[in-house]
Amino acid sequence: MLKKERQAYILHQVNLHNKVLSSSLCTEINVSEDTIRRDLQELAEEGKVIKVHGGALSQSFNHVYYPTNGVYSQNQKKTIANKAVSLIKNGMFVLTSGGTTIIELARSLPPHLKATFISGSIPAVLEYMNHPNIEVILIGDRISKNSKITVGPEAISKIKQIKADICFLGTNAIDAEIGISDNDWEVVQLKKAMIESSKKIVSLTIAEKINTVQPIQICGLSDIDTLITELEPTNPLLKQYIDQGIEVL
Amino acid sequence: MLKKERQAYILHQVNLHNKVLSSSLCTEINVSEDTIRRDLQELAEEGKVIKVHGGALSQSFNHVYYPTNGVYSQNQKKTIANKAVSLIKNGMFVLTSGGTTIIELARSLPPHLKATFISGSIPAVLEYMNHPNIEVILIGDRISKNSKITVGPEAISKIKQIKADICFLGTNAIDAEIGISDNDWEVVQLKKAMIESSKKIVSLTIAEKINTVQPIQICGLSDIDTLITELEPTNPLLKQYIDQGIEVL
DNA sequence: CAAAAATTTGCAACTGTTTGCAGGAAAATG
DNA sequence: CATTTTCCTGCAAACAGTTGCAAATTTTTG
Repeated sequence: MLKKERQAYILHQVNLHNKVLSSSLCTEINVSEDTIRRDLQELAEEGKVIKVHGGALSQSFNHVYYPTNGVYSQNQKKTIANKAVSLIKNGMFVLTSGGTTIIELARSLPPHLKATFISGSIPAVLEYMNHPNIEVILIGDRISKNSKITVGPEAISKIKQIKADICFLGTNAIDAEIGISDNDWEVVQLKKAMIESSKKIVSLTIAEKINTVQPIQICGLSDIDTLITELEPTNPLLKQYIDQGIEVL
Repeated sequence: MLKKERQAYILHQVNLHNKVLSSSLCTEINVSEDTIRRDLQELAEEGKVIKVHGGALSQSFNHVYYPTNGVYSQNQKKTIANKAVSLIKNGMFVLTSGGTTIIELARSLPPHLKATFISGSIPAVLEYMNHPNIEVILIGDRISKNSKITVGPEAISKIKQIKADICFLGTNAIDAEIGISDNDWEVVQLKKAMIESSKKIVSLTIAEKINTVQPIQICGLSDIDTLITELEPTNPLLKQYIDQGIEVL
């Protein structure tokens, strides 16, 4: 790999994720950490990245608005949310999971949209409530404080009574072989129920979560209809999903 | 997580909430408290936060008074809330309605209290969630946007499945003859169910609502065990309630 | 085309940073 | 005033960065 090529790749990664670790770059492109460091140093001198101990941050880092839970990928999530919103039509029943991407979706709903949103996510429901034309159904049960959603058998049984038109899942890990997975048992149960209760399943996934796996499987890839990321659908990362018949936006 | 990244997150949290606790940050981002302290110290040296014992405050803290909702009756509600809190013991199941007085109650809960709170009020639940030892059960159903609580048959049927130790009702109208009344049909149905589902009924009422009547009756005076106002129990306004066997605090 | 020069890369020894931990001091709490 | 919580200090381990150097690669030049 040529030096210029490598630096272009690094720069792309930085802009995509807002940060890079020297250590992971060096295994990714199979050069020594010294080389990566020298590259980052050059890019920093050119003002293209901000060098920090352990890696580098994107220029926009300082301006990036932090959502409530410590992820700094707000802009990517806005992109995802806007694509997702385009799938929602007037009169639809929409089921949504929890997660910051879903909150971004809630904030991006056009004011004229008339639809019914069903969710157990407290922050999402707070956003839905601000919209004049949206009817909100809250799924009740015990509140899981760290994910800020209701979880438990009551929630699951309520979800199973529903047949929604579309379901948006904020996804923490997606893989072409394994499908969607997560690390929270209760969340997994809930999402499984949501998938059963919806005609169309849409996974909202930021690019860094693509081709990653978590301990507990939620569903296979074939259960998903649509995958939305902040990337262009032409991005090679997404090719295998398109090949498996997933609609990619 | 990179150091810079961590500090940016901390800074964001400080600006968002006007304060942070070292202890909660360290579980949130999963580093030792020493690291958090060092970060806060650095941010303080850069003048970005104000370091205090136990955490840090935002720069703007000096200008921001305690978040009042611009309600004149805030202090009266605080008084009521404090009296109400004294009735809650460890291990209790507590049912609460909606309303600003209940939110004040939620904010006044002592941090050591271990109890289970059941409510359909979104703002109240948000407050309960901040408490470390409180288990929160959310009653689900359609959200009524103006009262910010869940209303409807599902909510009522869930409440009827419960037998709580104590029930706190934020009351808009109380009268010695009529009892408690309200002007929102759905809220009335809900409160009726709550009264049926609790061993002890406590009405939280600011003094100006005493001896007033609203169109729809919730229950007679005999259904209430305790009446809490911001007044001294010796106040003559309250005499007739004491005479009818209501505990007045 | 081949030799020289310049650049790039990886390695190794060394230096600097970051982090968590153990203890004792200080502050807050009841 | 005793207990709990938070803070500070020094220290060691893990990690990241620097420097000099030599091998490999590319570019330049005779």
